[in-house]
Amino acid sequence: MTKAPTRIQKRNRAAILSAGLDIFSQYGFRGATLDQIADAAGLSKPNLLYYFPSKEAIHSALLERLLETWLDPLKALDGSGDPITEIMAYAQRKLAMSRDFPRESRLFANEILQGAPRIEEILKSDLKRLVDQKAEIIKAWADDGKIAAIDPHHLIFSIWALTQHYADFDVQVRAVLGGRDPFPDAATHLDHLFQRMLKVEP
Amino acid sequence: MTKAPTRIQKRNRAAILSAGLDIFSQYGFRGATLDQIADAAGLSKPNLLYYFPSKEAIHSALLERLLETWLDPLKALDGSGDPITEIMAYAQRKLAMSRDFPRESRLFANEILQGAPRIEEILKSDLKRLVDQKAEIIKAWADDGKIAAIDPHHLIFSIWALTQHYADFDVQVRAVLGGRDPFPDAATHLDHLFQRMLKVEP
DNA sequence: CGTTCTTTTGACCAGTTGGTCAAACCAGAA
DNA sequence: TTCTGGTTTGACCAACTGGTCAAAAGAACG
Repeated sequence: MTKAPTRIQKRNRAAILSAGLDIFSQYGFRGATLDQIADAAGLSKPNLLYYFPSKEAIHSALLERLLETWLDPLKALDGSGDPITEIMAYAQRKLAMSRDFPRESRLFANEILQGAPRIEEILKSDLKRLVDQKAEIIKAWADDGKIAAIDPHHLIFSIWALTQHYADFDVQVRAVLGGRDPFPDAATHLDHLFQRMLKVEP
Repeated sequence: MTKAPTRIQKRNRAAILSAGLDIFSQYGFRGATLDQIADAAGLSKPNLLYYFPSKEAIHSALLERLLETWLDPLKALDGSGDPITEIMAYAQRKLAMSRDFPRESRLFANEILQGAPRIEEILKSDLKRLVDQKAEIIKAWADDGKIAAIDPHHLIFSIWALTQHYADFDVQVRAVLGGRDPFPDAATHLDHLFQRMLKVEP
C-alpha cells in the first residue's frame, strides 16, 4: 500500500522530471549524467536518488509519460469527420506539440536515434497497430475519392517529419531564419501544403 | 611540412572514422566512448590515440567531412533550370542521401539535438547564406508564376524534414511498416507530394 | 515541548572515462 | 643484416560516473 505523496515529494519529483527532460532530451540517455540532472533540479545527487532509485528510473518515467501523450493527437483522428479537416487538424495539433513541448519531441528523437532500445517493442506493437488502423481510415477516404490518392503510411510519416522537424532541428531552423520564430509561418505553410497535398484533382 | 600518409595510416584512419561515425551517430558526442570506437575500429585505445590526438579530434574530422558533402545537393539547385524539375531533383538527391548515408544524417541530427555547439556558427553564416540565396531563386520562380506561391525557406525545411526523417527515424519507420524497406515507396510518395505542392493552380 | 517520520547531506566506493608514456614491436631501405 | 622510423601495446593516472550509507537536519503533529 503506497502512501499519498507529500507536498515536498510532489515538488521534488516534478523538478527532477523536468530537469531530466532537459538533460536527456539534449544528450540522450548515455550522454546525460546524474550530476547534471541533480544540478538542474537544484538537488544534491544523493537527494535525487532518494526520489528515484536510478538513472534508468528517471528516464523510464519520462518515456512512459511521453508515450502516453505522444499518440493522443493521432488517436483523435476521427474516421467519421471531414477527411481534409481531420488530417489538417492532426497536423496542426502535432505542430502545436512541437511548439509547446519541444523537449518531449527531442527526448523521443534521441531515443529513436539510439536505436530505440527501450521502446522498440512498443513501436512494433502499439504504435504499429494504431498507425495501421488510421492508415486504413485514410485509405478508405482516398478510395472514396474524398482526398487525393496517397500512400497512407507515408502521409503519416510526412506529418510526423514536417512537424517534429521544427522541434528537433529548432536551432538550425532559427539559425537559418536569423533568429525569427518559425512557428507562425510554419503553421500557414503546412496549411497550404496539406491543402494542396490532399485536394482531389478536378 | 606534412609527410604523405603510409598505407597503414590510410587504412587505420579510415577505420577509425568509420567506427567513430557508427558510434557518434548513435550516441552523440557525450554518449560515445573511446573504448567503443577503438573496439569497433579493431584497435587498442592507445593505438587509436596515436592516429587522432583526442575524442574531439575524431568528432571534428567527421563533422568537417560531413558539412563538406552535406550541402552539395542544395548547392546544385540551379536557378536556370526548370523550376519543378530542379526542386524535385533536389528532394530526390536528399532522399538518396538518407538511404545511402544514414549514419551521416544521424550524426548531423545528433549534433543539432545537442544544440549544435560545434557548428552553430557555420549554420548562422555559411548555411544561412546558402539557404537565403537559394530561397531567393525559389521566390523568383514563385513570383514569375512558374511554381505555386510558397514560402521558400519553409519549402526548404520541408524538403529536409521529409527526406532526413527516413534516415533519422529509420527504426520507427521500419517498425511501423513491419520491417519493409521504406525507400522505394518513399521516393514515389515524395514525387507525388512535391508535384502537387509546386504545380501552379490552373 | 518531544517524538516520529521524512528529507538532506558528506563521505565514500568501485567501475569507467579520456588520455599519457616508455618500452616493445615491426616494416622496409641501405 | 642492421638501422631507422613508423606502429602497437601494457601499465598507469586523475577525473568522473552511478550508486550507497549512516548520520544529521527538518517537518508534522500531539
